[in-house]
Amino acid sequence: MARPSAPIDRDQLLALARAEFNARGFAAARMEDIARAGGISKAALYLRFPSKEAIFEEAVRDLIARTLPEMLPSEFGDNSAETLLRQFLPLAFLRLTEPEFAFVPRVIIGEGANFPALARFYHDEVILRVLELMAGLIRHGVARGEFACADPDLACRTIAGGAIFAALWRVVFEPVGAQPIDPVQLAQAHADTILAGLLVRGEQAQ
Amino acid sequence: MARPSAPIDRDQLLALARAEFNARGFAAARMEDIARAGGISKAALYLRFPSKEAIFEEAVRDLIARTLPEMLPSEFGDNSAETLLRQFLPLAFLRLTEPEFAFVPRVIIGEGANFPALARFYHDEVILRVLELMAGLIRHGVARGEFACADPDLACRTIAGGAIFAALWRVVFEPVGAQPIDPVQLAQAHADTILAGLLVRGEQAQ
Amino acid sequence: MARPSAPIDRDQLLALARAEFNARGFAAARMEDIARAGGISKAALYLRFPSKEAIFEEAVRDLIARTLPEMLPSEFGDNSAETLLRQFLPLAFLRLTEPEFAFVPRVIIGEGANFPALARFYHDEVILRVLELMAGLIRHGVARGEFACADPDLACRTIAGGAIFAALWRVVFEPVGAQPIDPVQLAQAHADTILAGLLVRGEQAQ
Amino acid sequence: MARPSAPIDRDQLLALARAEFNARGFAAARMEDIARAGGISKAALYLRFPSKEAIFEEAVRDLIARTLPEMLPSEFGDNSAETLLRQFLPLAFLRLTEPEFAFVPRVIIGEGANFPALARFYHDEVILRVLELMAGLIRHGVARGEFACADPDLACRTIAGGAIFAALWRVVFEPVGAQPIDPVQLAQAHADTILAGLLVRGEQAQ
DNA sequence: TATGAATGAGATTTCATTCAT
DNA sequence: CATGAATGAAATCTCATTCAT
Repeated sequence: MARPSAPIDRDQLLALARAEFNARGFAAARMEDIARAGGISKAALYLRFPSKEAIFEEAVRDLIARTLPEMLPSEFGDNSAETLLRQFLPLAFLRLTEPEFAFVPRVIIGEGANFPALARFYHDEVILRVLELMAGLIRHGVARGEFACADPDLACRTIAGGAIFAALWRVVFEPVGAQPIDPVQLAQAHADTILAGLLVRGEQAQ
Repeated sequence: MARPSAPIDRDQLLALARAEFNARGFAAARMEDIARAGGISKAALYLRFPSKEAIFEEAVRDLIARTLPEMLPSEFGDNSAETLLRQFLPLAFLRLTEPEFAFVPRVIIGEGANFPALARFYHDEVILRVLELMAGLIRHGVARGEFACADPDLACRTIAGGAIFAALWRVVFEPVGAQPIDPVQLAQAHADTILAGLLVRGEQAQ
Repeated sequence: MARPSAPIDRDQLLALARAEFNARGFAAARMEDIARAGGISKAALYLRFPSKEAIFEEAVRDLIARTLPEMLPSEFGDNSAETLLRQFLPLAFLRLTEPEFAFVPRVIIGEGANFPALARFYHDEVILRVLELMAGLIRHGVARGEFACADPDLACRTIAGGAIFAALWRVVFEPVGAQPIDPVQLAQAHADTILAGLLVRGEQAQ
Repeated sequence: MARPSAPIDRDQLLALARAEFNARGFAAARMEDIARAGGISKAALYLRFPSKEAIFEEAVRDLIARTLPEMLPSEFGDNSAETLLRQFLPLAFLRLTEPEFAFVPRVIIGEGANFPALARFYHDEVILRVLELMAGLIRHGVARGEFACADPDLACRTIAGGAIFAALWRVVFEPVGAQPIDPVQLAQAHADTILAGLLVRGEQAQ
C-alpha cells in the first residue's frame, strides 16, 4: 500500500480505478479516492487521464485486452472437442470469478446504458468472440463425429450462460452472504451437463 | 404520457421509477425526472416515498413480489419432468427478457454493492428459489426414471445461467446493436441441450 | 395526549406552540408538529393563525399578558421593603424557572435579532416594568429608612440579573447535565446577599 | 471588507461566521452568506469546515478558548478581595458586552437545545469556572477577614447574574432601542451593591 | 511535472403555505 | 370548518474539473 517514491504507473492506476468502480459503480466512484489510492493528487490523475469517463473506458479496455488473449485458444488442432471443453471451462470460470476480472461483466451490465460505446465494445470484442469460439468448438466436435448438435449458434449460449452465472454469483451474491462456490467444481459440473447432451451415444464420458 | 386529471398512483410511480433507474442507474437517476414523468412535483414525490433509496428498493421489491409468484409453479404433480421443463423455460425466458422485468437482474448486478440488503433479498427470494425449483424438477425427473443426473444442485445452475444470459442480452446488448434474440427459440434450444444431457437413453427426444 | 372530540382551543394551541419553539427554536420548529400535537391538520392551524411568525408572536404575548400581572404587585402600601423583597423574589424565581415561562427569555434571547418587534415588546412590557418595580421597591425602602442605596436604577439590575440567571440555568443548562438548583433556595440566598448590602446598619437580618 | 488578494484565513472565517450566526441564529444563517462575506465560494468554505454544525461549534469554541484565559486571573495573591472584585467586574462587563463576545451566551441560550454538547461545554468550561472563581474570591475575602458570607456557592451566582444581564442587555435589547448602558458604570454599581453586603462592618467603602 | 486550493453546477431533501374537496 | 395533497423556493452538501504556483 505504501508508495514511497517510485511514481505509480498507468497500469497500476487503472487497476486501482477498476477496484473503485467495482466497489461503487461508475457514478459513485470518486476521482479523489482513485488518486489517493495511488498516492497522487487528483490533479496528477488528470494529467494522465482527461476525464472520469476516459479512465473508466480505458480501465475496461485495458483489462479485456490483457486478459482475453490468454483465455482463448485460437486453434483446436486435432484435439478431442471434449478434452478442449474440459480444459477451457475450468480456466474460464476461474478467470471470470477473479474479482479483478469479474468487474467487467458487472460494470458493463450496470453501466451499459450510460456507456453504450463500451457495451458495444464488450459485445463485439468479448461476447461475440467467446460465443463464436464455443460455436466453433461444437462444430469441431461435430466434424470429428464426437458431438451431435442441431444448432451450435444457440447451444453455445448455454455454455456461456453458465460462466456468466458463476461470475455474477461470485461478485454480486457472495459478498452479501451467498454460499461460496468452487469455480472449478462448478465448471466441471457445467461441462458434465453439457457434454452429456452433446456427446453422441457410446462415447459418453459421465 | 399526458396525465390530464386523474392523480397518478403509487404503482405507476414505481413503474416510472424503474424506467428511470433502468435507463440511468441509481446514482444518475434524478428524483426530479421521476416526478416530472409522473406529472407531479418533486415535493409530491417525497410525500409518497421518504427518499431516493426507498423508492429504489420499493421499485425492485414491488416488481419481484408481483412477478415471481406467477412464474413459479409450486407443484409438479405426476407430469413428465421433460414436459414441465419445456413449458417452464420458454415462459421464464419470455418474462425475464421483458424490459420491465429484466431491469431487476440488471440493477441488482449493477448496484448490488451499494445496496447489499437488496442484493441479499434478491438472492434469497429469487435466485435461491429458482435454483431450488430447478433442482427439484431434476429430482422429480430422476425419481420418475426420466432423468439421470449426478448432482442436481450443480446442474440447476446451468439451467439458470441460460436464462440470465438471455435477460442480459436483451437489456444490455440489444440496445447497443446486438443481434436480437427470440427468447422462445433460445429457451427451446436451451431445453434441448439440457434435456439431451439429462434424459436417460432411449427416451431422448432430440 | 388523546384529543378525541372536543376541538382544541386557541390557548392550548399556543401552549403547544410554546413547547415546540422552546424545544427547537423558531426556525427549527415545524408547523406540522404543532398541528399534530394539537390533533388537528396543518391546514386547520392556518385557519387560526395566518403564519408561523404570527403564532410565535402571539404565543409570546399571550404568555406575558397572562403571567405578568399575577407576578407584579402594584402597591407597596406601608409594608416593609425587606418583607416585600423576601416575598417577591422566591415567587419570581419559581415562575421564571417553570419551563412554560422560561421559554420566554430563552426564545427572546435566541430569536430577538429575527424578531425585533418582539424583543422590543418584551423589553418594554417585561424588562422595563420589572426593573421599575424593583427600583420602586428600593426607593420605597429608602423612603422608609430601611435601605441605603446610591442609585436604585442601577442596583435594581443586580436583582433582575439573579432572576434571569436562575431561569437560564434551569432551561439551558440543567437539560445538559448541570446540577439542578432549588429556585426558592437560590432566591433566598439572592435576597440575603442583596439585602445585606441594602439594609442600613443595625437592621440587618442575616 | 474588500479582500483584494490575500486568501482569507480560518480565524477570519470563524469571525464572519460568528457575525452571521449572531445576526440570524443558527438555522437561518446561510453558508452561502458566510462564504460570500469571506470572498470565497460555498465549496471553498466546505473545504475548511465539514458542515454547518462544525463551523458553528468551532466558532463558539474558538472564541471561548481565545477569550476566557485573558479574562480569568488564576491567582489572588495577598491582594484585598475587594480590590480584586473591583478590578475584575468592570473588565468582565466590558468583555462580555463586546458584540463579538456577547454572541456566545446569546447563541448558547438560543441554540443550546439543538446543540447539547455545546451547551454542556459552555457550562463546564465557562459557567462553572467563572462561578468557582467568584466563590473562591469570596472565600479569599472571608479568609482575610474582609468578607462575611454564609454561602459563597450561592452568592457567587448573584455576581454572575449581573454580568449576564449586562451582556444580554447589550446584544438583545440595545439593538431594538433599549437605553444603552455603560458597562463600566454598571459593573461599579454591581460591585457596590454586592460589596455592601459582603464587607464586614467598619471596612465598608460605600 | 505535481499539487493545494478553488469553484460551478447540480442533487437531494425540507417546509411554510395554499387549495380543491 | 377541516383536511389531504400539492408545491415553490430554498438550503446544505458533493464532486468533476481547473489553475496558479
